[in-house]
Amino acid sequence: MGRTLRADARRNQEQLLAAARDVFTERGADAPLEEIARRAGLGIGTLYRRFPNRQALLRAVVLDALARSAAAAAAALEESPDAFGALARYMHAALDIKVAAVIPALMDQVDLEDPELRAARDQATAPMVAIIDAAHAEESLRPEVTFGDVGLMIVRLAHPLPGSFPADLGRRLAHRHLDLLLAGLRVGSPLESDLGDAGLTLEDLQVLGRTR
Amino acid sequence: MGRTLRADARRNQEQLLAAARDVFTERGADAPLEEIARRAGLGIGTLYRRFPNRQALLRAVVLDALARSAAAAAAALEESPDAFGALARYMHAALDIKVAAVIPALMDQVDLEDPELRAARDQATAPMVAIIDAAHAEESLRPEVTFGDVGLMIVRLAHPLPGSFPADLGRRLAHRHLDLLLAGLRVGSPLESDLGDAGLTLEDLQVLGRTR
DNA sequence: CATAAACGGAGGCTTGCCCTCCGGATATAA
DNA sequence: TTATATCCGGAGGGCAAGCCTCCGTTTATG
Repeated sequence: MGRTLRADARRNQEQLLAAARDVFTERGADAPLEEIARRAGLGIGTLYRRFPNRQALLRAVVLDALARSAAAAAAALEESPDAFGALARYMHAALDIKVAAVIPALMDQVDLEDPELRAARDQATAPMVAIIDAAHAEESLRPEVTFGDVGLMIVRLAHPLPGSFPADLGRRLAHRHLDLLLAGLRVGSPLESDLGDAGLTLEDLQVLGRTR
Repeated sequence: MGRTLRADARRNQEQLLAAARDVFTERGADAPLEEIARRAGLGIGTLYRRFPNRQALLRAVVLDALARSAAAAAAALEESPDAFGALARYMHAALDIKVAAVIPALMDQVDLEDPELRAARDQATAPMVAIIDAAHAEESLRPEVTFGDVGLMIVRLAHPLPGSFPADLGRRLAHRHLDLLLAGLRVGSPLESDLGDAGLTLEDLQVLGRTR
């Protein structure tokens, strides 16, 4: 059939996806596939059977990451009493999901004509935009702060630090730094100087920053 | 002799150093040396004559970066009326110098027994510590914020964003995000939740984070 | 227990990078 | 201007890493 995967096969596929997410996050989109297999505890042959080439694996990781991000944003929006709280909650979630670290590195290795991918992207960005708009409306989020700022800051924070910190320490540091950053995003926190004009919209981000 | 380098040779050496700083920043300590030579507009042979191996080049880049950082920190401390201003000024300078992006990736590829290197490191960290201490004393810098926080945040901000942004835009974004972050570092800016215990001291940083 | 499904990893192949070496170019002093 | 020490460039042999296929072995499942 192809419809029903054998139980072990399905389990392995998920392990591959998780390992790929980690490894791509750490080493970029051209990380060795053999390391992904190794980290998933599987042979390289298994990886290639499930994902016939790098492109396919990349695509699967991106789709998965976008879906998780969309869910996290929607949940944050729904379960937070105030919009700024939703923003904070979403950004923290995005760090743990490792969404942001994967997306950008992979975005330009992936076929943007692919309708499924476009749809996933749109479904992920919509609730983010909603959160940011709401926070602006609420006048809790500094008005100069754009979608691009939020997105790129997540990218920065999600990127692993160089050197070898214990894994959990790295994670805690990212959340800590995010908390400090969030304090600066609030209306009223004291800015040293004005922010200039580098704030990028969602559209800017989709147009700029593509490698090809 | 050995003392006097021919004029063109000296010029080329500096171009190599600058190119190395850029390339190591972008691609890490194992970046291809041939790209460094190419970007310096020189042949690979020239690079190898000046720096007999990767280690030597790395060492030169790190020494240079540490010296620049030390100078920037000292200048910031001296020329700013208040300590928080000095902190802000130093951090912005560190971004442009690309110090922070190079140091950590290189630190663990480099021989820490080398006394010249230890000295350079100490001379670079001392004025940073002075700035941070002064800002704490002034009660303008949030007391929980440590040396490790400042250092690692510079690392985060100095790291190039994925995708291809125009070079200058990337730079402006980093400074923009630093400004927002600085607002969050000020005493009094509204924190979402407490920061936990992941603040690293200078000593922590020197012990942890080394790969070998 | 039979067999379809899935696994693992050896190995041939390609690619990219390292680093040396030496013929040619260039600066500098006389 | 010329002689010569100094410096440059990049071709190329060698090596290591990663890609991906292929097939003998193992495992789930009815």
